[in-house]
Amino acid sequence: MADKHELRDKGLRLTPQRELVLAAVRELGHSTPEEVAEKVRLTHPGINLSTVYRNLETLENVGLVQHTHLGHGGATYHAAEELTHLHLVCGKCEAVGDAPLDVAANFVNALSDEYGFKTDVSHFAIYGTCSNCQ
Amino acid sequence: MADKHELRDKGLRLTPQRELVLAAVRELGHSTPEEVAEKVRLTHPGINLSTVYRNLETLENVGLVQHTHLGHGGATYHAAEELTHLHLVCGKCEAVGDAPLDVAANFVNALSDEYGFKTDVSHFAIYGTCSNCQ
DNA sequence: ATAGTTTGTGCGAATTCTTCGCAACTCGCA
DNA sequence: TGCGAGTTGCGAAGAATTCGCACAAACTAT
Repeated sequence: MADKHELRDKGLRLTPQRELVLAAVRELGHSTPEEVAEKVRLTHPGINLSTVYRNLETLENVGLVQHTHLGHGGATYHAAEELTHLHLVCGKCEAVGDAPLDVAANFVNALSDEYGFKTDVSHFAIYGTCSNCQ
Repeated sequence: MADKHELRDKGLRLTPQRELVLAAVRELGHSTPEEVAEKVRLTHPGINLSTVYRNLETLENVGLVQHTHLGHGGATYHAAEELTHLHLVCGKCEAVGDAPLDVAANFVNALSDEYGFKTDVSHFAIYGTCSNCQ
């Protein structure tokens, strides 16, 4: 398990719970802490929701996981490797679509050049109305 | 008070509380429900937080107010007239900067043309790192 | 392998933010 | 002026997330 280094290098331990949380995030794609907990409980029923929250935070600090705000309030998590697209959230049907990051390349560059602002387009969703709902 | 029509046309009333909430949102720029309540209480101490929440929602339905997700979870509100910029949120210093909507024009058009997705860029913040924090 | 140290886990309670239920109230129209 | 529907206040109910603590378990150095 290569992830072990990321953790151990910072004095953190690779516990079964932590492995399960990471595995769940990788399998689920976007998912809320609640969904991660549910997934993990399929094979390890005793895991506590607090533990999931704590591990998501820990894994995020280590850089194995990241979170995105899709709206409504709560954050959703996904594996860091998968962060190759931006999220298009439809305000009507609530669907979350994907689009490649390079659609935003010009936009990102403009903000960088004109305002010195380094944008992470995938951290927040892009809100609007999808093609099906217009 | 011209706002009266927007409300009355939908069978809604212009109560003192509602006027105060709207006035507060207009004066404050971006603000959380809590901040709106605080502002309103300066002149009308008895107003209830629930009332603020309900009125923000009502005013939003009528189109006088809109909300934006700046991150952390809660929404922030501002007058509809002021929605002429997008929000640049710095992940380090938490500062919220503004940029004119047209910086995003190409991006918005690209999403529209390529994905049929009609974007409202100002609904979600644009996340990144501001020039001061790099 | 084993003991010891330190981090992690489970559990329940505490917080924070937002929504609800309901009785009393009042805005707007006749 | 009076009626009826939309509103308000208040307290309670919810949902989501965080905390405190005692116990358990992972890694390190024997």
